Amino acid sequence: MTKQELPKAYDFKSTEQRIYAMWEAGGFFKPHNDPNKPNFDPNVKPFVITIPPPNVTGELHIGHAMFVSVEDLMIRYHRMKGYSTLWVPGTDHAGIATQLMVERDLLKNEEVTREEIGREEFIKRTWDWKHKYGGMITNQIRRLGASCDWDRERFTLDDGLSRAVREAFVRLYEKGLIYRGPRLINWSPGLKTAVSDLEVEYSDEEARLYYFKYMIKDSDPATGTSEFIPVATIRPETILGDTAVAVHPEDERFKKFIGKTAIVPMLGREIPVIADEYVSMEFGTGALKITPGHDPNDYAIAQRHNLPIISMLDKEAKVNENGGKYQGLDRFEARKQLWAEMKEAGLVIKEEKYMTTIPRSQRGGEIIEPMISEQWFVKIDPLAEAGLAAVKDGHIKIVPERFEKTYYNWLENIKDWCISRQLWWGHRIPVWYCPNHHMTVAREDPTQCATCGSKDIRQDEDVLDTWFSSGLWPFSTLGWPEQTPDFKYFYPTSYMETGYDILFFWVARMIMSGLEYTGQVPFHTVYLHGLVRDEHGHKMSKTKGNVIDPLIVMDEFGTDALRFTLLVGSTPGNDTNVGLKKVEANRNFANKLWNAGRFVINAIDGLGDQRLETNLQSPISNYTLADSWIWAKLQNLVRDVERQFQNFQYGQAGQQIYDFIWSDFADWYVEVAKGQMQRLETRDSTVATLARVFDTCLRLLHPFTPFVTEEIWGHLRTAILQSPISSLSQDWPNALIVAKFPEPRNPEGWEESKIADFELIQDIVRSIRNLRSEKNVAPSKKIAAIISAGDKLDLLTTQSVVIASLAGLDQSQIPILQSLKDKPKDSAALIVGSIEIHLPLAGMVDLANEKARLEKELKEAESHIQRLETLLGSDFANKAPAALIAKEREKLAAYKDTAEKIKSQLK
RNA sequence: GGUCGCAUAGUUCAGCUGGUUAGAACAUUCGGUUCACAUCCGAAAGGUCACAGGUUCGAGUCCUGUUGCGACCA
Repeated sequence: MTKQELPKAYDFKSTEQRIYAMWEAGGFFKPHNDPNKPNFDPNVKPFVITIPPPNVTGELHIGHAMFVSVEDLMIRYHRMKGYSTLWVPGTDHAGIATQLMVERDLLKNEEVTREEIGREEFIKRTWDWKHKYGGMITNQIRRLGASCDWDRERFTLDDGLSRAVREAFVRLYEKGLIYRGPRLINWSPGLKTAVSDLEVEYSDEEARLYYFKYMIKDSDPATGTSEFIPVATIRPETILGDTAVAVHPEDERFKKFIGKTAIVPMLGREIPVIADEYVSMEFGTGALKITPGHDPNDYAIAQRHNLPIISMLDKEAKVNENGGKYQGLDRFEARKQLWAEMKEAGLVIKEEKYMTTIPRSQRGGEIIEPMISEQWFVKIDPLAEAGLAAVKDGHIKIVPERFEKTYYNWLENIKDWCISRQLWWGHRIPVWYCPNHHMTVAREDPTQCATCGSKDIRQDEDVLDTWFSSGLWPFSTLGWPEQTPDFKYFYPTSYMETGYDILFFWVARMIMSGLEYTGQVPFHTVYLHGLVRDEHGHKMSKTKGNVIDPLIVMDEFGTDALRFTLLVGSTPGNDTNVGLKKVEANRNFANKLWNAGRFVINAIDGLGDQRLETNLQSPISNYTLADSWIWAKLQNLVRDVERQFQNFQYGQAGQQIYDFIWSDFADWYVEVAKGQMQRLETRDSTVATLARVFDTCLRLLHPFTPFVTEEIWGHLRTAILQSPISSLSQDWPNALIVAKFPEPRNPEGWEESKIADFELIQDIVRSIRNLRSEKNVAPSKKIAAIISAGDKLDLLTTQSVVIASLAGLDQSQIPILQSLKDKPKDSAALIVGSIEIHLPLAGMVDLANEKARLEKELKEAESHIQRLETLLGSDFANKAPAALIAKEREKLAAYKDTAEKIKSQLK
């Protein structure tokens, strides 16, 4: 048999692609229990996640890497647990973003606008674009190791999902939950479309506050003096759309004007002075100009007072025909000119700097203009109520819990959802109009008006908000509205995993949609991860130049390193800082794992071909102390990891696995194993233990770092199969991705004392190493030791080989005695608990130094004695749990013992 | 203005339902050509857990307040 030597370092570059292809070709990404297959068993529990669909023309960024890492972890864990696991991938058409991208490209390369080539041609071009670049993001997601079922990949604009959108729209319309009408909406003049409340961001900025005079008509005809109300505004151009001046009813300064008529500057239009309690007497001048056509608060006041509403801007935010001589001017140009002319007319009081909140477009950042516009809306209250109840009743759990409050708060104050967009790329609104002003709302494209039969019908020009279709994602991707086998088996899905930044945009809308259309929650758990920031906690941005490109990181350190960094560095719902240093450290971890694997595999290969006498089925019987220790620690780890996974504490779980592999397994057990393998009587069981423990580690770690674990596991499995211990791997599948995740088992009772015993050995070794280091004893130099073991005589005697090899002692020169009559001359003394170790370091022992060192240790021990005596003398002894008290008593006794030993050394 | 979060070693972060002497990684210092690994090994130094109260036998952890930072909503 020729054993292949593995390379000294893990080479992720030659591994990742090959492994991914193996998984995909092996069909491991598909649910093992498929409702479309003949041997389907409906009783097998499914575990399902639908991917938060990235923008089809987008490029992978660190946020994608985060969600893919977390979801793939969840998916791989459940797959290994035996669930019929499905992760549905797909992409989103991202209306505005994609349209802008294609428009920009057309302008750059062909110097044409979309208006010039027309709607039909433009949509064709956009599809071309999608076909050309749409695979990029999904290929990048593959690189991250995502184990999703690519045969079930969906796109929000494909036929099935478009049918779902139609169905949803028509149902809502038929229930009266969709309406069309002129309302005050957020208008993006640059994009020339309405946007929803969520797509507007507010930023605090320095603006100017303009004070001017609202002249009162015929204020004092007798004297001819003119009276005025001083008013302040941020946007003077909106004066052109004013339909009232409002003052507080109790305001002594302005009471007399209520009911009179004011004159709109420059236009001369007459408007009433009204009283409304909304006006704050303290703020500004205490009087308010009312522009219902361009301000939401003013709009509300106008509704109360039946004021007319004047729109004074067009779709490009230029002044329209209602602006008199200012018609045609851009909004900011109009502001300047109007103000200059008002100044000339003596209407200006003053201007001052002023901090205020400016509404800006989430995309592009231009100032959003509130405008009256005819749009489609979803009447959201009944949907919101159901969405609230689902979480309040516990049908949906949000992790971390605190976001439930945020969710409630948003849904309790929600306003109707403006779903129409003046775009071309998206789901066109399924409504047709005829010349007789009838509306036909239909699932299938109609040929005539449903009311009058007119053949002269035209479809609504607008498309739906992209989020309207992504809200259907958890069920539209599974075939809804058809009752497909997938939909029946996999819906409702299990987890929804995404960033907290789209809790409202997406999660809340999915919940509302799911409940409305399917009558069920779309998922039972929402897990929210935080945002990825740079290593100092700053938001990544191209302008700051602190963007971490996951593709470059993967090139440099490997996918596993990136994934592990994102997973272990984050806690649910909290932002996480990522720097390259961390990724590098985790690249090193992958390499550590690789080399631990090489060691284990070499050990297995070293067994040769002979048959084994050892009974592999009951490992405990002939265990050494180290074997027992690592096995007990491993079982603790498995239990901890299981608990952490149940609590969504993935980072913690990963950290514990990391610590176990590096600090327990590699640093200690492997070192002890080297010695054990040299003795025939322990050789076989040691190798078997190495193999068993390492196998469990790989399984535990696989959801975090799938590539390196799969690769080593494959080598491990091959090695075992060709070895005398091949029975170990008899029930292993042929790939780790579908191997069983380690099941926690209950302790058998022996574990604690074995762990304590080995930890004592560790303490002894560490303190000897420590002293050697302090005294500059060359690590290669074997030294002697005289050990007084007290009641640990048996333990230390059996472990003397371990102690000697790990601490660099000369095994032929370490007498271990129950007690020592005389203190050895010219030696340094170490006290570990009740054990004394004397290292005869002739010539290196400075008596004064030794005394100081021991005194320091004594002081420490005494401080503990003091602390524990105080503790045990307090109410603690009456009220704390008995086990805890006993533990502290033991500790006190141990410290007392140590102190005594040190004291006798000092004599 | 409302809601929520964060504050722990030089840096970045863990610390789950309160229970050892508060941990890790990186950085720092010292020493290492140990036959899996220098992408490594051994050792060291480094913290009044933001501040002030409270609950408790016991608080980094729970409560109240203060300060600072951040996010979301208005």
